Amino acid sequence: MPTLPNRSLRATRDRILAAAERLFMEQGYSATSLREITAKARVNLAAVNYHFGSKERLVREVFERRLGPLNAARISMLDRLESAANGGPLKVESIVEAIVMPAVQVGREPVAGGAAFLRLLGRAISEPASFLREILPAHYREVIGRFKQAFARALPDISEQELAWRMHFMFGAMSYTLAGNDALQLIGTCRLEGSDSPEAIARRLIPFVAAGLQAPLPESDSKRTRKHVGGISRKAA
Amino acid sequence: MPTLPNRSLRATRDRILAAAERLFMEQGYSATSLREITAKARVNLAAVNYHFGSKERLVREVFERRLGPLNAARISMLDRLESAANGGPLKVESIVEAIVMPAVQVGREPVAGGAAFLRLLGRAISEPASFLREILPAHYREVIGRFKQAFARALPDISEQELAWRMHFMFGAMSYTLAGNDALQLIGTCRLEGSDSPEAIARRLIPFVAAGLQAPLPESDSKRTRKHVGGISRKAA
DNA sequence: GTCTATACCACGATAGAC
DNA sequence: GTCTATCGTGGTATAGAC
Repeated sequence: MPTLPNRSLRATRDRILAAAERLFMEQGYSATSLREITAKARVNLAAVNYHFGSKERLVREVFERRLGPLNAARISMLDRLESAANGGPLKVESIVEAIVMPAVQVGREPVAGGAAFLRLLGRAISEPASFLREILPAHYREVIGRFKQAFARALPDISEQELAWRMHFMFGAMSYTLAGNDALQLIGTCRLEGSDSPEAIARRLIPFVAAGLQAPLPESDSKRTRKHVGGISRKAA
Repeated sequence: MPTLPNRSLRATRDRILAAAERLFMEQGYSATSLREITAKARVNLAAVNYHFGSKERLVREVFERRLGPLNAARISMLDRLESAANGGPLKVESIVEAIVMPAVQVGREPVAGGAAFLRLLGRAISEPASFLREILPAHYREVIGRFKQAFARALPDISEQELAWRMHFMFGAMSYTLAGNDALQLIGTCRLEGSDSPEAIARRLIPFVAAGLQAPLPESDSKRTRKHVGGISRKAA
């Protein structure tokens, strides 16, 4: 840190971050202009380039500022579960909780970024901007590794590849839920949005995902045909 | 339709559609310029405005051209299942199949739009562009209604609101899978992309979703009895 | 070191010539 | 039907004020 700025100082940088977070959330990355951001933040256009260098590095910082604490909370929650279990496998549902609940917490704390960041995060995952697809995996790597390990112990009959896919589906359901609510009211008959608190949604999401992770295996998972499908046999095409 | 064009005629319109579909898929809507589209289609910049009126109406047509047939196939597959069941409830897994498999088929036929449209569709659902959030529900309304009814009969113990949320999660897992593969290789340890055919992925996805839909209900589906947060403490068995 | 004014080129869109 | 000229706006770069 160099010399302190004299007056309205740090405010500029943070105001830009806050305005960008909100506008990216509302409109997406490409559709949001720096002019909008700087107008909302009430700073000069060139301030973005001075403080961040480019629009790309700005959005980068928007994510890094929030994702670190969120994923740290997830890992520490998993740590507590594992030490409480004394080396034994965890309940699948508990592991899922350790992924979902910290996000719910972030959504509740306005000072921590609030719902804006969650929706931004949910949307970012399907945004085609290349640097996002580069930046997010870097931040998620550790979390994924830890949780994959936990799931593997909790679900010993599932091959590594099948588990990878199921975690993929899990992230899909989660991201869509975070991003969504207003994204599509496809299911229209009930008003989904607003009618449920984030906690209530999480309480619906967690059993869904946990059941999916524990689903009976498809017919043949590689070679080891554990053919004990209790459920539905597929139709011959 | 006015007078027939004399020469390379219809080609222009279709070439624009094809180029736009591909570029929107690769880069998203806002990030794709009309100049890129017209360059790839080898037509003049103004041709887009002549044939479609605006960028917005172009993307609109890109969707409408594909979504109609896809959703029609889903409904006709559901029709067949229901008439085969003679009024009885269907297996949850069969209903899910009727949603997933037509999409897999579209992905296989290059002439029907191929994988490009599927990925575009998966991404579009989380795109914040307002007209997309207006156009997609219109196309999905009928499908959603029919399938919601089928699920409701197959899952009589689940409240309407809970079902709506579970279908929401289902679409999340599906969209993410369609959009994804390359979107995030979060689960990195295994190469997900390419290692599995669309059919193989569908065979993993369907049991996951079906199990989620049939998951045991959360503690109380309506009233809530509980304490919360600060930590982990639900169900410290 | 922090911020502003301003200039630059590419983009989306359109009107009007051909 | 097609193309060119043009307008307003986007991201970015820089020069210089405090």
